Amino acid sequence: MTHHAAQSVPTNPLRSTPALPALDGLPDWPLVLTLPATFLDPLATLRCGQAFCWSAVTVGGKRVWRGMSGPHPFLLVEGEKEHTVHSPTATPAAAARYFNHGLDVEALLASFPDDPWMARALAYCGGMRIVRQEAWETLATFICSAVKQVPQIEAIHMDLRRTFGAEVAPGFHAFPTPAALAAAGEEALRRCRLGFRAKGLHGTAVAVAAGKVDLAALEHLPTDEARARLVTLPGVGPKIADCVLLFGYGRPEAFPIDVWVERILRRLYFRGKKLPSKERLQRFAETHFGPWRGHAQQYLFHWVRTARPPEAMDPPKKKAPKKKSKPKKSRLH
DNA sequence: ACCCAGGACTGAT
DNA sequence: ATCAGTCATGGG
Repeated sequence: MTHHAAQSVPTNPLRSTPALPALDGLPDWPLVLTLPATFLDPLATLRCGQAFCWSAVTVGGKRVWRGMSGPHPFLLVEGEKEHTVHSPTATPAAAARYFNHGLDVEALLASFPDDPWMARALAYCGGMRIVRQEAWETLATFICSAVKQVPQIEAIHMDLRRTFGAEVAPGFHAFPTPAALAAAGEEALRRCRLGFRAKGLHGTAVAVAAGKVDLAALEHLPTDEARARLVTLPGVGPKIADCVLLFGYGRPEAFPIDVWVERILRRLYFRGKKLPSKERLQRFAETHFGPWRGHAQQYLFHWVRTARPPEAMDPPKKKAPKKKSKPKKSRLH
């Protein structure tokens, strides 16, 4: 499986396609990056539950994605052979960094185990790439992700942008700074459907704004030490810390275990056996999936969550032995 | 009405 | 070290 899996971008009808509102014209922004279609599958990459600021529109029959990386607005125009990325402010280097351009895909695939589930996942979404997001935005967004579905995380994320973020271009709101969310107050955050997550988001915004955790400094720390710092923040546990390390700090060895990944491990890799503790699962992931296990995790996650292969799904829940199942047989003997 | 969702936290064994 | 309860909200 070490080849050809990611060379062709699969089109799978089972994947949900985002709504495509029509758009009259595009901003005339400079071209900053060209990506081969064999390298990047925009739908898989931007809808796989790693980034939440991207939306698709159609312009002249073309699918165009709009989103941001840090302070930079972006448009990604899909093409048959290549996609083009445009931005009014971003440098080519910034765009390339975000889209992980230059990633050695051959080496990535060669590092993966030759197991049937990885093959299935790569056949399904081999063109998915893990993008490099800004650390604070990633941290804040994944605090909001706890026990929420991907579309709801997107809604919350965009709500935070529109409500508290600066509009840097028409219709493009930057993600609010730690100071902005700290100043907003927990109650104002709670009004964006955050529920119990508002406390953690606000507490973390206050802590980061006060410099109690220096997010920029984590860039230079070993992954384990950076994780130890992240989990000191309110609302941040092991899973969210691993998401931040993987998506916001470019650590491919971070392996987030959420309910889907746990289900994948239980159903596909430990079938019939007792599922080890999270700690031991991390060690299994290290030995089985290798140094790029975070990427492997994301292929498996996106494949199973969107395609829902029956082998990976839990059997339909057994009806609770409700004693009241039937009117019973009519009494009288 | 019930179950689930890219969990974290608390207080019991 | 594990384990249930709890925390809000929206969708199926």
